[in-house]
Amino acid sequence: MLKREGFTYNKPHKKFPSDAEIVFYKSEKELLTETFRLMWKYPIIITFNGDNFDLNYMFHRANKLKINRDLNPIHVKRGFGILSKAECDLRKGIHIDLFTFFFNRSISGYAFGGAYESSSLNAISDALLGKEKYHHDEEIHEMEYNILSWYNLKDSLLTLELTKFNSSLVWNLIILLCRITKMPIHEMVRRQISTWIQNLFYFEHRRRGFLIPRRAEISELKKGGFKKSVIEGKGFAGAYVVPPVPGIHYDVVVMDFSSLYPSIIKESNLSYETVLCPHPDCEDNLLKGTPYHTCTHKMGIFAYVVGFFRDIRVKYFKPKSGDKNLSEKQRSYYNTIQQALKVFINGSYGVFGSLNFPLFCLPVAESTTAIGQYSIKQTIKKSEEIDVKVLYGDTDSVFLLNPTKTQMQKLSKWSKDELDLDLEEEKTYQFLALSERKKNYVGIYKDTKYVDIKGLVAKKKNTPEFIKKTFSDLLEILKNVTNNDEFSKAKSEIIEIVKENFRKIGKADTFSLEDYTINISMQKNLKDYTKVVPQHVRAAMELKNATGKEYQKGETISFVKTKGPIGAKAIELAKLQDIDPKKYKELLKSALEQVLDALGISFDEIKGIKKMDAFF
DNA sequence: CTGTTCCTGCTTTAT
DNA sequence: GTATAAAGCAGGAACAGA
Repeated sequence: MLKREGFTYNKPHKKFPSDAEIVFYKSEKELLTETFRLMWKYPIIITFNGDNFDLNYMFHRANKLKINRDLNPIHVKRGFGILSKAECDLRKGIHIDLFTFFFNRSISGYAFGGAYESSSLNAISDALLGKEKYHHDEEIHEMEYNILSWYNLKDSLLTLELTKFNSSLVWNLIILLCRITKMPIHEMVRRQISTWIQNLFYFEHRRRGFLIPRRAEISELKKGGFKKSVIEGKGFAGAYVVPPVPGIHYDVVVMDFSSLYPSIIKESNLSYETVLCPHPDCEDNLLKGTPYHTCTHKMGIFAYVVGFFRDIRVKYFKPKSGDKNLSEKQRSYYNTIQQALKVFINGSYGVFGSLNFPLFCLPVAESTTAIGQYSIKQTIKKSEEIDVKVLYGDTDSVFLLNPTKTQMQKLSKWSKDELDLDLEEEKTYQFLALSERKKNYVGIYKDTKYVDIKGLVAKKKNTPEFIKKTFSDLLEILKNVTNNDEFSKAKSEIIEIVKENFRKIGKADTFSLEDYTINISMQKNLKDYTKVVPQHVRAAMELKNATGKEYQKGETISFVKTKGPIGAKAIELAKLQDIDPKKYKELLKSALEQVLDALGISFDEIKGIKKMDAFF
């Protein structure tokens, strides 16, 4: 039994480490002073809380509690106040906010392959460590102190472990990215990929003794704009999507160009200074699919850096990462380097195509995608010449109907010779259902039987769970289909499932409130919806009026569709009887139509359609 | 007045 | 504050026919 300053403390939480000790301080001031003492002592402080919240808060409280300024290890650079996102760092030592690092889209997407869905400590720990935060049912302010201290300690342990796991992968990655970008840790972890690449390129200019051009100097000299984007308001035309051949297909091989855009940038010598260069003798060196030419005298700085990164990754670091002669630790380190390089290789096109990038050059961005379009279109042409049917393709891929090994080799060789691009076999579908819709299909891998769903409504996170369930039931049946006979058999089972689920909507003891829940994120704050107010925003507004809880930009609101003028109700307020069955039947119908379309089943074909119509 | 078509805004995905 | 292409829903304006 521990006793301190009026708190009775029965026993440490059962998971509390035996060598750890809980210390109670007399006051917040005493606690903060002790925390500051420790912060001065350690060279690196790692936290997990966005917007420097921890440092901001401590700085703010220290002022309030009149702690001697000399004792405060925190330096606030810009802004003041805990809600103002003031920028903080340490007067001595380095502060790393892991949240900002993991939240970075390039880190989550390229370095961790989208392993975690949200950037919360719980989601990331779960995905990368297989561990979760301490689960609690009670509110934090209601927790007993022994539980609360374990909760806090567990958070700290997870944060530390996130930097140490897998031979310190994250820590190594941070140091590598700093070395590549020539940025200090504090800056690097807080900036996005555009700043990383900008800094890297400025360094390369200085190293060569080049003047760094101003944005206007590039844009005035090289105007571009030869082809408009198909979407209004976009800066330039993007990729080509092959119109799909609707229907059921068996044994479909997908071949794709490995890192298409970086390869194009390197092979076509694309850079702001080489595209539309002033040399008269370069004017004949036209870029395929564009009205532009590129330089034959010098290698462009974009092409050089992107090409160099791509080459050392593919030819040196990737093979090293799998070299059995090296120790586990060495391989893992090479793998980290390889992943760090991937961040820059994959991010380069997006940055070069961004109007905000200081070295933005429209003809470079256009050429990258136009050469991509040219490449995929030529590949389709070539495939047809050697009698391989192309069923679909998107940006850098072609879906080939049952090609022979020889045909595939022929196509690969042709691509290398004619386009300077590596076209490789990626995967084979034993079964592929295409509809008329682009970016929408269901395929089943030949080897692993993995069901690959792309684009379908049933996969989207804003689709209610009961529709997803109906869908997965349907897919279970499709899994074993390898030919048309089996398909006809599957068809009647599918029709049964569809009918069954329609009957269940709105009936008692079938689906729960959670099954009907729709999750939609708010891309703006409530007050910024001025043109139209979508249903999820109306639900959020109603919730704010009723309970005071306000959803912020970027947060996801959960609601159900209801009868009445608002048409939606936040899950916090909703009851099962509030739902509008009619709307949900329409949702299920349109979601299923997408896949039934591809399977060649029309909705009328489903027996009892007359009966179902009665529900509408 | 009523039902349909078209357009715009918004969200989410594919690459 | 890395890109464009494309889908689909919701809601309202425009339109057609009574």
